[in-house]
Amino acid sequence: MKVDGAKLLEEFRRYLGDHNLPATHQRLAVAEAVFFAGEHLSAEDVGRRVAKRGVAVGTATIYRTLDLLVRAGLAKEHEFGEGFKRYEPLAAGQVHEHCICSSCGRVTEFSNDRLERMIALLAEEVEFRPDHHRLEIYGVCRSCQQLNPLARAR
Amino acid sequence: MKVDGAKLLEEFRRYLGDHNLPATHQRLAVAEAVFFAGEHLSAEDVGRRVAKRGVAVGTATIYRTLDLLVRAGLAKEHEFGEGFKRYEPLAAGQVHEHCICSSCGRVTEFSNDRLERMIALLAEEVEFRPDHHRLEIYGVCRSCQQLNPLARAR
DNA sequence: ATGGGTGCAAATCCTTTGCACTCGG
DNA sequence: CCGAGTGCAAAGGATTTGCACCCAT
Repeated sequence: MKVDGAKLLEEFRRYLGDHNLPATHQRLAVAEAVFFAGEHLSAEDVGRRVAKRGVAVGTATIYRTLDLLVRAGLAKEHEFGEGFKRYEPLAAGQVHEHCICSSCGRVTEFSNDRLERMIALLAEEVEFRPDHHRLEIYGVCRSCQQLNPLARAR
Repeated sequence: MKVDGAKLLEEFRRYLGDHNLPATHQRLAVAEAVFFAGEHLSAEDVGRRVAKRGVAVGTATIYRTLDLLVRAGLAKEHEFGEGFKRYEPLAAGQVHEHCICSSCGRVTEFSNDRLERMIALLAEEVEFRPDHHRLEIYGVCRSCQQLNPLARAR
């Protein structure tokens, strides 16, 4: 999903200011790495990306900052069944779902209002007050289908 | 989701036989614990449950057997963001989704054919061949809403 | 200055693995 | 009998935490 990295970074600065939290260069470096990433990064990915830009940030700080981004509502945490978490930048109102290729791991996204409404409705039908959800579809992506037309998921 | 534990156990025995795998009492105890559980159990839960029935099964074996159940298609693995996995018995064709209470952790289930069809359709729209999916709705369950009408998720 | 932030390394937590021993078929 | 299964304890991998030192405000 396309997001405006610069705008998110701006919002993050405002968030830090509003909460009396210092805007350290480590925090900004981590935030930038996430906001300008075109994919879902793991904590390790973030570390590599940050290091590549010349700023070495300790592992603990990376995790602490990722947490901060999530709490600030600027990033979303994902668990794609790999044994570790991934993060993606999140512009307000950008609800979307993920298709994960069981063959190559590539993630394809899509969004659909009817789907969102139906999910909310179905939850309410079992007297549940929905806040947010996570939908992951596992299967075979376009390019893997071409490589191997018979590819089966799992 | 209601499942016939006895039938699943029967299927598991058949699976073991068909694959030339010994039906050890540890395997049967773990399978029984999962199949007759009314909820989604963690590996630790399974261990406790099995121990309570008098059979002490090593941790490694519990994990190995849970894996076996999943591969046999008789149990499903879940990751509800708690940092560990949970397992539930799975009768064939019993697709259903989960609502997880952010306040008490209780899991409510539901199923809806229209939803399933729509999910498959949307995936195909982005040229993805869906195999299975995972939908988790986070929010506040019925009883937590009553305890605290203003409860917000997260 | 000064309270929170950071890095490092140790600690946790869940899960997996190596290996000698045991058992189901 | 015998190869696969099991238990134990050690190993692993991701994430968290304790603590002395450092830096934005």
